[in-house]
Amino acid sequence: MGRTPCCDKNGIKKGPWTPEEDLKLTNYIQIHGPGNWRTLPKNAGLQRCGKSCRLRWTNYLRPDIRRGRFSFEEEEIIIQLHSMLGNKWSAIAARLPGRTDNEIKNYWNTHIRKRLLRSGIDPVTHAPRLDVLDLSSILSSALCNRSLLNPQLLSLVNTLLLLKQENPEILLQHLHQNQLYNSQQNASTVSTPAVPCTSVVSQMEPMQANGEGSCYDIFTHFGYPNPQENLTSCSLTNASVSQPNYVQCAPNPTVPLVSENSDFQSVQGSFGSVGSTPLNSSSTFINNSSADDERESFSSLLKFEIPESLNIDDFM
DNA sequence: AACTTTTACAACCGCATCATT
DNA sequence: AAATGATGCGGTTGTAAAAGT
Repeated sequence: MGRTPCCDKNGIKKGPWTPEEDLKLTNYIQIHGPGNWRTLPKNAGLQRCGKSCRLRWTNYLRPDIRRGRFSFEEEEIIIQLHSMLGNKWSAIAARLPGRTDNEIKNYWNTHIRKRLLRSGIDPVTHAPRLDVLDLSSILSSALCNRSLLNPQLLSLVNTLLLLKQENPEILLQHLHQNQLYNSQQNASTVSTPAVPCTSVVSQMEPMQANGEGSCYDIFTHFGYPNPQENLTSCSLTNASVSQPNYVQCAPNPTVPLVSENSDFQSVQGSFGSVGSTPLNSSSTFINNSSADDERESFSSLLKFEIPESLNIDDFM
């Protein structure tokens, strides 16, 4: 069926609102209340489309709107709700008093989404994007800098690298299954909300350095069906994890651990909390708002294990 | 200082859904 | 049941301000 335009385009002003227009709209709504958006512009003496008035009111002029920077708690809520609801901005906004869907959407697109991507997390599925990680570069960056990495992280990277070399089909299959699994989780969130991956990552924190917190945990947590079955070719042995071969170095604050654009930065964002104490107990690792870089600290990666099975020469 | 690029956010557009006739 | 109107929603765009060169 055909639709009539929401308003006559002729003589309708577009673009940013002036203070005078804001005043007219606010005054009118204070007297008559919101609603009847089609007739409101004419009655209020505005050369605007009703839709534009409604948007201006709901997104900007409404008195109960809370402006200003998003707090840690708000950001965490957004991430968790988004992992359950997807791009249902109005549903998310309904749980954040004083915030509009438009504001949350903008904040997601300009801040959170980018940070998740930078951290190697898929902002749609909230799962780690292992497919885009350059594992060799991670290892070589870490080794070149003689810094200390988390043992589980290095084991995981090593495992994935070897798996990638020895059996790339299986790795791809796992990644595909992971994507599928996460899509299904997201699709079924109405009745049984999926555990937000941010929380999942947090749950990984207490991983122990005895080999239990290795790639098995990560594959399990992120939906790989039976990792042991298909990881037999992986050379992550218990020995490589349970017999730590730490290279301990004091971090040198004057020398960056990795280069600014290194892929390693992504991994530290993804798994930075693995086996470590979170920087902020009330926040997940991606809950970094005000000082993004500040909170992307490397302080959680002060331990670094080089598995015996790893041939360092390959990365130098 | 001038120019270019990036970032942040307000606003627009088209479609979907619900309500009313 | 179909047509129409009103409103809501999510994706996208435009632009001012900030940052970088």
